[in-house]
Amino acid sequence: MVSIKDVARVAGVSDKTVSRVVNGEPNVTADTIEKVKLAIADLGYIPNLAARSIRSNRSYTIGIVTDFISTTPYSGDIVRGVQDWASANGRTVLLANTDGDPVREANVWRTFKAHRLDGVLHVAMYHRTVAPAAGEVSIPTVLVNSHAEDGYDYPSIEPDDFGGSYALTEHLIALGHRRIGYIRLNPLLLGANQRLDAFLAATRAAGIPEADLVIRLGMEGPIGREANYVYQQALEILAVPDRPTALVCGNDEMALQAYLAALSLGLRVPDNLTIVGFDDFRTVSLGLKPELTTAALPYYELGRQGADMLDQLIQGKGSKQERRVLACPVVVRGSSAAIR
Amino acid sequence: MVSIKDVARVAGVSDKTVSRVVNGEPNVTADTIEKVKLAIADLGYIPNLAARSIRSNRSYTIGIVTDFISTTPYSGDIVRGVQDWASANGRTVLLANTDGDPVREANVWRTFKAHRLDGVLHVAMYHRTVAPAAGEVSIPTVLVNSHAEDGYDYPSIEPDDFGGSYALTEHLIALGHRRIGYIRLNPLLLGANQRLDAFLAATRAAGIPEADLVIRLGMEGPIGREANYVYQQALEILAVPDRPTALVCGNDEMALQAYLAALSLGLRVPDNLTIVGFDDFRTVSLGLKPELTTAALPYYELGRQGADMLDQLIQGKGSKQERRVLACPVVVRGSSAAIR
DNA sequence: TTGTAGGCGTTATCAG
DNA sequence: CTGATAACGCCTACAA
Repeated sequence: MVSIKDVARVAGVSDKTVSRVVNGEPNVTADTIEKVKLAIADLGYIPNLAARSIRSNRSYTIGIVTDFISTTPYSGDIVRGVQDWASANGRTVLLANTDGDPVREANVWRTFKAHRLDGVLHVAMYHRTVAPAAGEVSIPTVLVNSHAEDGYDYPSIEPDDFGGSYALTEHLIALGHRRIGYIRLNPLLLGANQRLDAFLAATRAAGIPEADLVIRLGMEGPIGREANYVYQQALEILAVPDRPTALVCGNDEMALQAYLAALSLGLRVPDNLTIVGFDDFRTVSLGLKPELTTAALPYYELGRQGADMLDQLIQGKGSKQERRVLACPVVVRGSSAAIR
Repeated sequence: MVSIKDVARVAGVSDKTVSRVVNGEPNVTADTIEKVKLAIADLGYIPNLAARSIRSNRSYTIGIVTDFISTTPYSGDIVRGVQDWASANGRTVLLANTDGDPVREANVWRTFKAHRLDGVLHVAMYHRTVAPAAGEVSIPTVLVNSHAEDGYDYPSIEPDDFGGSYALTEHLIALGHRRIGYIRLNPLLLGANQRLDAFLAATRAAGIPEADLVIRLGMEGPIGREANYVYQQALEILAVPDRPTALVCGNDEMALQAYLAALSLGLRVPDNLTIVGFDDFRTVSLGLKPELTTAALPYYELGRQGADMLDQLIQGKGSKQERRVLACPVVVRGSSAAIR
């Protein structure tokens, strides 16, 4: 590999001068810069970041730890957000996955320290509280899609499930719906409860009696291996004479099953039934016909802004108490319509 | 940060001896090892990989370059496969994304070289041929989910779209279907053509006249921004009296739309219509009711075995000519049934 | 404006 | 079996 010394020799200057040019330091003649740049181009010199890292104690690399990458289909969006930030700010991204296994998680932190990473984004693939391996973490860390359990002190960034669900429910109410069905996500998910709470709060605020609501559990059991009752529940909710005119699903994947159930009962969306989801998971929300009204999880922004928060933290500017919450805007598409 | 010297001092040995212990080199007394390990644990010493990398010219880190991460929902599986390999083999994974932009791609290679990566997995998020930036690539590279264009010399690993589609078609034929509809993927995708070719080959081999087949284009236009006609096409194919008894979809997402079209016409799957997809994209294939018969893309294995091939290459064992192809096994679920 | 000396944390080499 | 010394590529500090 060509090193700074090779460049120095070819350019006829000292290695320190090359270093100056490479790092854009002042006090070098335009002439010298020219010579050096020529030599660099000639030799195809690329600075060795490892060497730089030893001296400066900074790696210009940040890590992403995920628990269940790819199990959640949108996970990629968070990662992409981080990458776009990194690529725009001259950082590199190291990726590690724990599969939710504490042993692997410990190893990941070891590796990250061995690489002397500047900071770490701890990304939860479903919205929840976390307690990163206590003593382990001596690297600046930001929690993404989660917030710290009580007693832990990490800045975090997460989606506003409550706000999104509230707005979505208001949308339905504005369309005239009062008899509304609701299929819940796995209660183990933080978002599941926030979404249901918001739904209840919004209907209550609109004066809709609880008796007009049909609330069912769509899935339960350990995350990733849960039992799924959504299709059956949707059939049951819809197969009665005074069925709801709108059906709210815990997320878009549930909405898919609701569509199938509704169609198989001969119902048309949105003419006979309004269906809404949550997440704006494109494969589903745009794949369904009519396309799905839903609240959009800001995954990309979670990643991008999370990286930015981390950078602040690394520079000693950020606050460990910051808890940023991003809106989940309602995206109105064809699956919701005014009641007849 | 605690360094090898601190450990040496505490253990009362030289730093080289510590190095020996850390790297499991021979010729150290059990006694000395004991002492050193104690000191390491005491101080919480973690070797600095950057320093190691300077000396040994190896980073023990591999890179993944992707073109469109997260645009394809299964992308995560490839990455997970690589990570599992890496974590089992003491390597770290650096991730970069080009968004299909040649400028960003060039930057990524620069960064990878700056990090002195041992090797790179060049992952295409849809199956195709690629020509990695010619002169740029001086790092051992394996192409994943793609193979090199003529004239380029990279080992590659990709799915057997043809074989999967052939087997899937045979499955339908074995169930007695002869009038079969087919909705094509975007012809720009390598897999699209291989899948169609296999479908045609299998039907021909079974003696099914072309007149019994209804082949339609489901989408076209630039990848990522294509026009999607699938729903409409499915409606048209199915709305005629002598409609096909089975419908083959280019992938699972298309199958989703086919389901919706079929159900809205009052058809039942699989009683009145058999539908099959391709990919085994779980969100869809397991989300549909009945669940979808499909051919499974071996994404996880693509990543895992790709990483292994790369390791061979790094060690100078692998061949640049290797083109590994992985089977796409047919997964039979409820959406396909014998003709009545 | 430029160069020299030295050191970062590690490993290779070779002597003890 | 163990240790001293040099070297990897770069940057800090200081001198010229």
